[in-house]
Amino acid sequence: MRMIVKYKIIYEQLKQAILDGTYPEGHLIPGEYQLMRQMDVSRDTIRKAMALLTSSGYIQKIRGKGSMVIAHNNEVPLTNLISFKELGHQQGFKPKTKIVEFKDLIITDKLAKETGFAVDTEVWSISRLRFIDGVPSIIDLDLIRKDLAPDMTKQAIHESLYEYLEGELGLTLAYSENDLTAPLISTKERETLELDATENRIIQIESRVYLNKSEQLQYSIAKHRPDKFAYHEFIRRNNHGL
Amino acid sequence: MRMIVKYKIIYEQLKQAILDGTYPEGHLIPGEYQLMRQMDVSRDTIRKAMALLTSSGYIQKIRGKGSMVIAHNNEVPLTNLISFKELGHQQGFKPKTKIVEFKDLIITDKLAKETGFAVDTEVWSISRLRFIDGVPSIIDLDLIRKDLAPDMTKQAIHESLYEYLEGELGLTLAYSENDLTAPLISTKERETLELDATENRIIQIESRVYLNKSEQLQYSIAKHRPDKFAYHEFIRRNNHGL
DNA sequence: CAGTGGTCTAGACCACAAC
DNA sequence: TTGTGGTCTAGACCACTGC
Repeated sequence: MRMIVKYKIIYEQLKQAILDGTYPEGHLIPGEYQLMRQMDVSRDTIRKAMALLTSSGYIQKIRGKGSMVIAHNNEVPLTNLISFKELGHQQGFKPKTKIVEFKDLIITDKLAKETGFAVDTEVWSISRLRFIDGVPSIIDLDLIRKDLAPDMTKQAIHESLYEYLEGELGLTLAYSENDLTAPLISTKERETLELDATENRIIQIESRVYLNKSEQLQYSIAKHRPDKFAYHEFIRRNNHGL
Repeated sequence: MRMIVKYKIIYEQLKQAILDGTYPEGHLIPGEYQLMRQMDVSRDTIRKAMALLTSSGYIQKIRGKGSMVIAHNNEVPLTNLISFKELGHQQGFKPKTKIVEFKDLIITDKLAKETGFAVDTEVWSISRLRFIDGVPSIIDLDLIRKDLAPDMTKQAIHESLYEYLEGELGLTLAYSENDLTAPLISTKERETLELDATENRIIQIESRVYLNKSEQLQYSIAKHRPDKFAYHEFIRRNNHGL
């Protein structure tokens, strides 16, 4: 049902061509008019596809010249919805995940304030421990609206939560708000992450994810072992290619 | 010369109306057809303005209903190009800045690898120390292409580097790549940031900023006192309102 | 049903880069 | 001058929401 949209198809095609190396980094992709004739669509449709390539960090438009392919990092989605990159490990980086707890609960007054959910909302509660290089590196807690994702199974969670929500359930994630801080570590966290006494802080990422209708779908909090923490982000600072 | 563009003007108007409270959070702004007649422009122009509002995190479009105003955080730009927010201090948060060193230098082989600049590039080198609540909290080093920003003065730096580059020089920032890590602290850094012996790490943000023509303008590295570190980000996860 | 945003089209003119 | 991307227009049809 989704992806029957022309500009998204063209976007995927061009994206593939860039990843394949058909259009190498630093080179120009075909111009808008050329693609328009080639694909037999209107220029606006081509421009929409290009806007996606631009905001995804594949190309950079240059007026008068063309659209240049820029460096792209093979990002590894970790912590579900935050795009991560293990700096020391270029390829084949596959973290192991252990599900510590999987239950449902109802949001209390206290939790409501912390998570952003309304009181009495029913949510799934998923605690996970993630390993990098065999070392326990991330403590994850996810709360997810039960009515929006009723068929959550352990299986689905073991894979990518992100893919499950967008792929299987057909939910469209609209935006998220993330807060990064470095609070003091607790005794329990120190034990779980096998940290010695010289470490006194963890890197904490709190995240709230919203759907298209402006409803909150998820709250999550991830606590990272500082020596395994690496976060990469690509930020556009202009019109995203309008 | 800039801002003579219709959709940007409309964007600014609507943005102001949202900030003013004319369109409160959770409410719908006028529809596309209504704005189109009101402003006497084409629908496409309205949609472009709305796309900006969407990617800036002011509204969320909902098909069949309208465009809803969503919660917006008054972000404080710190570290020039990274958008910050002091979580504990809602309003009037104004950090003090001390310029430690200001000189020009030429990129060596070693620096080239680290910063992304080509060898022999001439850059400004600016070392700063930033204070939050009177506490030295961030050590900043910025390297900026000298040929692109030749008239850099101490004055300009004391204010906002960001505003200087975009406003005065008319440069258009295209995108940036940021890497966050938590490396071990050095003795010198511990002294500068007045950290006691229980702290063993700093939060480090490396950033490379590129212009429209895909040229690198800036490299910067910021080292944060962990107890003063707070980073907030808004991330769109869909089409940005195409 | 009427109203909203989402997609697509065809055409025009402008601003900029390269030759 | 030619080709590129940037802006703007007017109109069409579709998909969804709410009454």
